[in-house]
Amino acid sequence: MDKQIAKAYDHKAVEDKIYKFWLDGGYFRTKADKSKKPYSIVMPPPNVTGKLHMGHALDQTLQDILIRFKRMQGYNTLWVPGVDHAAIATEAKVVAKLKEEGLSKEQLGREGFLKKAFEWKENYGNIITDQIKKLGASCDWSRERFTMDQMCTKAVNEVFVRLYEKGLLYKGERIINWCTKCKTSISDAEVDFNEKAGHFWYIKYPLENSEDYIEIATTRPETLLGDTAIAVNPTDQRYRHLIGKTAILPLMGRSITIVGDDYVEPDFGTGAVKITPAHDPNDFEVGLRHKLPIICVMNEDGTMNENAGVYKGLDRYEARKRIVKDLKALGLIAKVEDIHHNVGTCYRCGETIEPMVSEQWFVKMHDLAQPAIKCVQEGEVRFIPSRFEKIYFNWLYNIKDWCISRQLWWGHRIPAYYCAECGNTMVSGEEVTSCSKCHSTEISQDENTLDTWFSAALWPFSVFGWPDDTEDLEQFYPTDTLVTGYDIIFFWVVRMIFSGLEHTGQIPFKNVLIHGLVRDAQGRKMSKSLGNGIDPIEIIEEYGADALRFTLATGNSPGNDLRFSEEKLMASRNFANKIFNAARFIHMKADSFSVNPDLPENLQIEDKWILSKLNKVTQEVTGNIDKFELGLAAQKIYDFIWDDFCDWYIELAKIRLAQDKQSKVADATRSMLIFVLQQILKLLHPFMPFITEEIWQTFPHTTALIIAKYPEHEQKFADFAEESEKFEMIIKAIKAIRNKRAEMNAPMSKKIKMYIETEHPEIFASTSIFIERLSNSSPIELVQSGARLPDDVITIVTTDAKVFIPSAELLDKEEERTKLQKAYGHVQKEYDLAESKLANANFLNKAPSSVVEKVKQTRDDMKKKLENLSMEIDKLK
RNA sequence: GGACGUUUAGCUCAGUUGGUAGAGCAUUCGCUUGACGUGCGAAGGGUCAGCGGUUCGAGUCCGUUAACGUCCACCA
Repeated sequence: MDKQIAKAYDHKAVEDKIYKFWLDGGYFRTKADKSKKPYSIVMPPPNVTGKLHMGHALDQTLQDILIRFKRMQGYNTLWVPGVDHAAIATEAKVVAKLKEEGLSKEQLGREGFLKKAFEWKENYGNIITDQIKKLGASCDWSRERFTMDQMCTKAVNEVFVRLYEKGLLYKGERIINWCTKCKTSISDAEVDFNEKAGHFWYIKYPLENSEDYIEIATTRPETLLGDTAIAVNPTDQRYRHLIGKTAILPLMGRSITIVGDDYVEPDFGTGAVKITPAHDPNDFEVGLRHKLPIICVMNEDGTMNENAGVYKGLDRYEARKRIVKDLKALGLIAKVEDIHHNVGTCYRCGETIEPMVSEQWFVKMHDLAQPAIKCVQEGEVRFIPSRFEKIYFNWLYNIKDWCISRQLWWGHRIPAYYCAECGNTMVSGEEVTSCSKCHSTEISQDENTLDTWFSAALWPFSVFGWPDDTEDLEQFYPTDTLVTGYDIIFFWVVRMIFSGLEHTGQIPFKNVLIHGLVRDAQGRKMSKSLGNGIDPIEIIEEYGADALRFTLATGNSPGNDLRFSEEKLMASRNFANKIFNAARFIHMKADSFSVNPDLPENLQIEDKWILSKLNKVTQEVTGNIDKFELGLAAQKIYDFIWDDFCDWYIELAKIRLAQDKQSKVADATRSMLIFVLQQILKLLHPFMPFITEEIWQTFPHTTALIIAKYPEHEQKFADFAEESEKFEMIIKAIKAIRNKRAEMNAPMSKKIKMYIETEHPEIFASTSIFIERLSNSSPIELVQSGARLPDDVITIVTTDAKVFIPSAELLDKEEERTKLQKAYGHVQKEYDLAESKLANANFLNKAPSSVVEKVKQTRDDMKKKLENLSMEIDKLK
C-alpha cells in the first residue's frame, strides 16, 4: 500500500494481487480433517458456456461470506466449485455456431458433434470460473467439478441403474412436452405458460346417421386430425343421450365415439370436447379411461405426418389455416372467437410447446417424494426464509412423474442397451456388448441423453466421489448450506433433496438459503431480451469487487428481490475508501508501533467506550450471520466502522495524541487504534475480503487475515459497559453543543466560551479536552447549580448536563424562547408517555422488569430535562 | 382457480424474540478541520397502505380490504 501518496483506495492495484496471494498460500484448499468441525457448501454450478450475471454474483457473494466467516471461526471449510453442462442451452449454442459454418448436427453425426461440443466447452468453459475468481470467491479450485466429468458421470450411471433395478424408472409412451425447435422432450417444470392471443374455433361434428351436429370448441384445430372421441359430461342433460353414439370426424371421415367423462366441464365452451389423446395431456387421460386409440398426427419438427391425410408435410400452423379454411368451405365452422389464453412455451427457446405422445424414460415420483416432504416437515432441512417451504410442499404434493430422457446429444447418454435379436433391455453402468438373454452381440445403446437436472440432482454428493466411499464424502456430506435463488426450487432443490435421501440415505444439506432476483434500477427483471442486464465484471472494474459484494449483501433480506442501483454501489465504494483512509491515518500516527497483543493497562474512558461498542457489535454480527441475516450484519459493521470508529474514536484519538505524543496514554492510544482496526478488518473480511486483507498485511501480523480468528464476545470488554455509558454523556453533550451552534449560526471556526453544570463533574472534567476540541470552545468551566453566570447565555440542556454559552450578540431572545418551548413540548410528550405507562398497573405487573426500569429511567431523565428547560425559558422572559 | 410476497422519509430499502421508527441517496445550512470532499458537522422530512382484533403496549402477532408483483394449476 502506497500510504504516502494515494489518498483514495485503488481496488485495481489490489484485488488480483490479493487473490493470487490467497491461491498461492493454498488458503482455499481443504483436506478432510476429523479433528476439526466441517462446514461445507457446494456451489450451484453455472452453465459451462455461460457468462457471469448479477444473479450469480449475488449467489456467490452470499456463499463466500458464509464460507469465509466459518473459515475464520476455525471450521474445516470446503466450498466446492463447478460448472454444469447445461444440456439444451449448450447444445443450442453449438448448433447455432455450426449453422454459421454451414454445418448441421446430423451432418456431423453424434461423435463429430460431441467433439465440436467439447471443443466449445474447452474454449468457453473457463470464462465463468475466471469471473467467479474476480468476485473473490474462496472456493477450493482443486476440487472443481463438471457435471459431465468422469466422477459425476459415474454417479449418474449408478443412480440410473439403481432406480431402474428398484423399479423407479420406466420407459413408456406418455404424453410429454415437445419442443419443435429444440427437437426434444422437456419436463413439466421446463414449460413456461405465457398468455397469448389466439382463437376459439367452434366446429360442428356431424352425428352418424343423423342430420344433427355436435359442436365443440378448440384452440388448435389441427389436432382435430388426431381426434379419436368426443367427450361430454355424463350429467349434462344436453348431451346425455348422445353418449355411446358415433360422430363423424370432419375432413377425415373417421367414426369417433361420444363418451361421458367427468373431466368435461359443462359450463365451459360448448360442453363437448374433442378428444385427441396423442396431443393433449387431459385428452390422453380420457383416452386411457375409455381405451381410445392414440393417433399422433405430427412429426418432431412440428410438421404434419402421414396420419394427417392431405395435410401431411405442412407445418402445424399452415395446417391449422388450411383446416379452418376447409372446414369453413364445408360449413362446419359455427363461429370464431378471439381469446387470450395461456400457451405453454419452451423455457429455453420460447417456442410453443406441442404436447405429444412419445416413448420416453420417466422417474416414478410418488415414493421418492414422501421422504423429501418429511425431512422438511421435521425440520431436518430448513428453508430460509421458511415461507419457501410451502412452495416446496405444494410442488411435492402434486408431483407427477419426471420425464428424464432428452433427444439431445450433449449430456449423459442413457445407460440402457437394447438387443436387436430378442428386444431385451439392459441397464448398466458398464458398456453392454452382448445380450444377457440371447447372447446376441447386436446391441445398441439408447440414443437419448438425460435431463440436465438429473445430474444436477446428484451434485451435492457426486462432487465428493459418491458412490465411492470417499474421505470427502464422509467429512463434508451432508453439506451445511445450499445458497440459491427461488426460481430453481422446483428444478433443482427438490430434486437434490429426494435424490440425496434416496441414494445416500441422508439429506444433502441442512439449510437452504434462498435469495431473490437482482432487478435493474427500474425494478425490471434483468434479461437478455430487454438488454438491461448489468455485467458484474464491468462493475468490478469500475467500483471493485468489495463494493459490489457489499452492495449485494446489504439492504435486502433473504428471499426478497433486490434492486440494483449505482448509488448504492457508490456508497459501498466510498465505504471501502473510508476504511482505507482510516488505515492510512493509523499508519501515519502509529506506524512502526508494535501493538501489544494484550491491551494496554491504562485504558482511558474513551478506549473503554469503543471496546464496549466493539464487543457489542461483534456479538450481534456473529449472531446475525449465524441466523443468515447477512444484510443486518453488514449494516452493523458499517455503522460501527463509520460512525463509532472513524467519526468518534479516531477524532478522540487525534486529541489524545496531540496532547502529549510521548506519554503512556498516547502509547496506549496508538495500541488501541491498531487493535480496533484489526478487529474491524476481521469483522468485515467475509464481506469485503480484498481491502481488508490488503490493509491487514500492512500492519504486523502473524497469519493472513483470511485465516485469522474471527472476533468473539469478550467478557473483559463487556465489563466496560458502565464506563461506556458514562462516556455517552460526553458524546451527547458534544452533539447537543454542535447542534445548537449550527442552529445559532455560530460557525465552528468561531471559538466560544462555555460553562457546564452537571451531576457528573468528574467525568466532564476528565474529558473536557474532548468537549473543547470537538465543539471548539475555550477551556470549559464546570459550575455549580445557581452559580453566577454572565447575563446573556444560551442554554443547552441534555439529560446529564446544562451547557451555558455566553453570546449576547448572537442571541435572539424571542427566537431562543420559541425553540426552547418547542423542545419542551417534545420532552413533555415523552414524559407523559412514560408517566402514563407507569401509572398503568397492568404495565407494571405484566411488562418485564427491565422494560419497566427503562421507562422509569426515561421518566426521570425527562423530568430533569423539563425542569432545566422551564428554568431556562423563565430566564428568557 | 390456489398460494405467496410487497406496501415504512422525496427515491431505494433495513427494521433480528412485540417495548412509540433507521440507513444510503436526494434536499437545506455550515465547514480550505494535518486520514478521507469518495470527506466533516448539522437540519428538515414518516398518523409504518386502510379498517378491525389480540395485548399493559403492535411497523412487528391475528383477521379483513385495496393496490402492485410473483409462483403454481390451467378451460378443451
